[in-house]
Amino acid sequence: MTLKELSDLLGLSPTTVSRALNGYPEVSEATRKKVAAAARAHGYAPNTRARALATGRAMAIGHVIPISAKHEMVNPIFADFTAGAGEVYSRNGYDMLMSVVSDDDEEQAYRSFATKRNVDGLIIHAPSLNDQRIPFLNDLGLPYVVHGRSSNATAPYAWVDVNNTRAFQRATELLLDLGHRRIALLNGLEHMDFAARRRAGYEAALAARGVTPDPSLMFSGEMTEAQGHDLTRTLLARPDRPTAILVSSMIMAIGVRRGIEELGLTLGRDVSLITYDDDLSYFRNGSDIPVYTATRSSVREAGRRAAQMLIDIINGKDSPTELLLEAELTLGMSTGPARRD
Amino acid sequence: MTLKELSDLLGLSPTTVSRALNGYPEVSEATRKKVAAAARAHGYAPNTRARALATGRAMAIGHVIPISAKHEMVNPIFADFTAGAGEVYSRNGYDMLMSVVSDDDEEQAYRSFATKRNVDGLIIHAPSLNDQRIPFLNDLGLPYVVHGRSSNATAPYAWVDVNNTRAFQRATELLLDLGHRRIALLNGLEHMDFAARRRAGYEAALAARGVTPDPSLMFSGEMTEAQGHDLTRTLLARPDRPTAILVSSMIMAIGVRRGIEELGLTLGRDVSLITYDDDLSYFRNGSDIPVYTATRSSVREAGRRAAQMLIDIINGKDSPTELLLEAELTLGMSTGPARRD
DNA sequence: CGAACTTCCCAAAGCGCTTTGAATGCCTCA
DNA sequence: TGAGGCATTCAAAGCGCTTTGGGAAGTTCG
Repeated sequence: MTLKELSDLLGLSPTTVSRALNGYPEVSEATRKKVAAAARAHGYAPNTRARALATGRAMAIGHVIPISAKHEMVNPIFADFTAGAGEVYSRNGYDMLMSVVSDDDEEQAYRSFATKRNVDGLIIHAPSLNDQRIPFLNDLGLPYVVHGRSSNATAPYAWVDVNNTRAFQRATELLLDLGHRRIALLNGLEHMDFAARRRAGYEAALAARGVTPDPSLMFSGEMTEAQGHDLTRTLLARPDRPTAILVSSMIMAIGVRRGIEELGLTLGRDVSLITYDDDLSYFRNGSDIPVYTATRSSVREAGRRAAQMLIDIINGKDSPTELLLEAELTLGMSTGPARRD
Repeated sequence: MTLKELSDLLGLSPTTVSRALNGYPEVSEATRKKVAAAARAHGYAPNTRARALATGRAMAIGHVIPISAKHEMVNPIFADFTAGAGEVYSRNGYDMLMSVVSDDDEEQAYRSFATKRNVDGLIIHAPSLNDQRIPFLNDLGLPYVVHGRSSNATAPYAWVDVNNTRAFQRATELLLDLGHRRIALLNGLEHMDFAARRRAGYEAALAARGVTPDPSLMFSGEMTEAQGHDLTRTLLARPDRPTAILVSSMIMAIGVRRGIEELGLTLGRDVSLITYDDDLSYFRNGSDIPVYTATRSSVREAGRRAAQMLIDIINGKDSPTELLLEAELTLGMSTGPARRD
């Protein structure tokens, strides 16, 4: 069913039918009602491609999903972020266009979005400290919102981020309050902006209490369960082993727990653990009492906010283009006072 | 840069330029070279929307991501499936259009894909035993491939699935071989086709050995970590507690492990566990020796195969439209002989 | 040498929609 | 009564591409 067919059926011109459906005022109420009824009856919906061509707007947002070429790893938080963003998109009539790309050809993917003109805007994931995509996209002239920040960026850009520094600072402070002094940090890859900020928060908290950060207690890498496990085993085998561990992801924390328990130790008593928790829908941190003490911020909510911000930008609204969300620190069963050895 | 601009630049007609770029034979090699060079130099790429309108093909595949309305849960395997499918799409010039939808309005989402004509085909996730989407889509006339099967479907349809029955049958047999008789099953929601098949495999294996399936040992629900933990605690509190547990997802298995260890028991010694493992990129089952004994099948590979099948269907190739993948049973550290109590 | 092909290129139509500019009919008011 | 205004509607152009149907050269061959 095309517009032409529908208008023939109604004995009206395509112009009038189009206007009736799109809510233009130059159409009588009676006609509008008739048109709307006929459209519903025949299940008419405008062909997106034709409309996009005519209006110059694709009504779609692009997401580029980079896959770590080395580890073939998909970012696990991506599904929940997507779900949040997707809610907002469908509420606003936008589609979501996804492009899966090995992280080497990421720039190519953006360029292709721009030249093929099949999206009205982009969401950028996982920015690094000095992310080249930002100047690149500023040149490209396609609106975008970054999920996260890029500390060394010089030009302004729109972003939604969590206060990673503060989250890790508070978590470290809590551990210090509990008497811990040897606190390990299992962080994400440090060229990632969020990881750098988390370490900064951790170091700031230590420094504020006069504890010198010990580089041999800090690690950064892919945030997998296996990695968490292996590092924990290594750490706990040391004579001067840490009494507490700060972890950058729930999935890694699960590996840490496994490592601890393999040694017959008890989480929260022998070793304390605080993890960052993205509040993933398939990995909720316990029901009543959280399993893990955690700094939590919903990545799904971040998805919603980023999507809304991008749509606002596309529509020329001048709402704020920077949004810093605070993570909450929830007390669970994985922390306790430092034990005297 | 439009085709018109490029052709003016070259002193050629849009027709010729279009043909040169699309590999039609009615164009001299010399011209083709010139055109290709100019296109590259000016970063020209055809406007997707215009091309789609002209050719009647959207060059995009739709995925509908249903979100469990009750639990606000995103299927965790979805990200990896997507990654696999996405690889194949980009290799073939297709985009992936994603629609996030609460599971009540899912049908509406398909209908809208069909009438708006912005995709050439669909991938259907998580079919139930008697999935209404199949007859619905057969009427709609949009090609689709189901990830999974729907046992009660009457009409034929294209699918890629894992042999869930056989996987769980083999896993159960292994546990029986190890001397286990009281084997619990923590399954997914049983209106889901995969869950029903897994239970069938489990029951068949028991029956073959003369063990009567005990309904009080079978559970079905959302496959979360918390659920795995809670059910395990309940199970192990029973006087006639099971000596082995069969679990439908890695994430649930992690909760099971937590439950076991909280009770001071040891996984693989006091209680055996076999889990289904979708080989998620962010949750690899150990590095050398797998942590869990598992029936494993890569959901990412399933994504690749489903995508390829769909593209073949769209292009009218008559390649097979049913694909049953076998899961491998890998021995890990979570199984051992049943202990005499 | 001229007919019959080839080879290479182009003009124009058309995909299904939106939007501009104009036309029609009716009403109001001096 | 006729100019001007308003409410409705429509014809046609245009979005950027592909594709059909020629057409003008250049080749081949009897």
